[in-house]
Amino acid sequence: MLKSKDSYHHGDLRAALIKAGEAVLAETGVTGFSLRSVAKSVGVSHSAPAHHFGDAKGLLDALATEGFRRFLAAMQARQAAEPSKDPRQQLLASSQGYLDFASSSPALFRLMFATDISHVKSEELAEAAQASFMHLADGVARLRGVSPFEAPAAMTDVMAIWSTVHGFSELYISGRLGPPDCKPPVDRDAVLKDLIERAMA
Amino acid sequence: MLKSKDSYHHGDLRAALIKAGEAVLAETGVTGFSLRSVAKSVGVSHSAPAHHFGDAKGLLDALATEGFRRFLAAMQARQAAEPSKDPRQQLLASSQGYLDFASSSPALFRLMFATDISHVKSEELAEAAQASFMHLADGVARLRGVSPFEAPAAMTDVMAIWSTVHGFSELYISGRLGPPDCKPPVDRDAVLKDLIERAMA
DNA sequence: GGTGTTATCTTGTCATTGTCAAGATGAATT
DNA sequence: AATTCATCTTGACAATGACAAGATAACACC
Repeated sequence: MLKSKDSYHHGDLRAALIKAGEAVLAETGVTGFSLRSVAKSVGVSHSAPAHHFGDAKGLLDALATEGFRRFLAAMQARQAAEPSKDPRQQLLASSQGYLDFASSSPALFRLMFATDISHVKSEELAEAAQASFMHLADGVARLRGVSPFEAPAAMTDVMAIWSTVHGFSELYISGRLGPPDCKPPVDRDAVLKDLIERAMA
Repeated sequence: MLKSKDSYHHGDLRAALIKAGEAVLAETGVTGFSLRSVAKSVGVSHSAPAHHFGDAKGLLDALATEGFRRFLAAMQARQAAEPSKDPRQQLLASSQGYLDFASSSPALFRLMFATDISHVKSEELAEAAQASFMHLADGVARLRGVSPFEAPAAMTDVMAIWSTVHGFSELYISGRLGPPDCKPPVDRDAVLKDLIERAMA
């Protein structure tokens, strides 16, 4: 199925564009992102992406969707690596996976959370984002023994943990934690652990 | 000093461009933002902004700088309106001012925190951002009776409160708190109060 | 195997944009 | 009044997003 790059049909252009798009995004940020530069880096014509993604927003939506899937996977990976099955430890592991993803793919992370979710047109993107939220809600449900959708107090727990880990991740990848001459926390996981424990209290 | 709009010299073009730029930013977001559209909405030629701001990044930096000043003012205004001078209540008031600003100017708020602070070239912008951080650090210093720059535990408090209020603000303006069919918290200040109290614990 | 159909990709074009260069206007200074 | 300088305009160019039309190859069907 995969064709050589010099053939007329690429064979897996959609995946190649997403991969190249992520690289461009990481290098230049969303401001320097252009469909043509992505197309060029893959070696196809300037309007080849249109067939797969429609317009620029379509490719960015696809990138964000892929991002949310890897984001969820990062949280699950940290959970799986956590030996303790205690809900508190598992929730903490999820948070650390959250931060793992943000710090390893900051530009993608910013893209994923850059827009009002109610303005998102892509059904796939909305579902991928929703799945991430559900993962966190599940963690709180295990911690409190009740669904956040039925118990307002548990929903407050969700908002507390979600806000804390999200805010910390945003500020961490922006280098805003602490004065400018101060390096970011040496052990970010330890600081995050402290913060999440407060949020769970 | 102020000239009529039909004269050759605008008279206060810099301020007018910032005001119009903020309107364009609020309507279209940073993706739809263009120097020419801002210039057109003010009624000047397409390259008039260049003299005041250099390039597009220059105008966005100026907008972010202005944003940080109003951001700090919003926190101080809430503090002044808080009758109690208890450090806890004052810190809570600051946080609510933080959220006030984010929810009233979401596009500007996103712009202000969109980039890594270490990549910021504008000295004015860096200082304005730093002043906001110092305001929060001062609040924690009053709460703990010790400067966060001397006591690591107090710096952790700063990070906890900062992360919580920032994350809540980001998620709130993105409509991400709760499932899609669920309205944002009716009383956002009450929820934020709960969250900040956890962070201060 | 042959043929029509469809998906995929290319080329060409146009309006918009950011940036630069050169010039016009008017205010400030002397 | 003359000069200097800040401010704004006009014009140009390359890059970009978007669209239309065409070229190529995979595929379905007979």
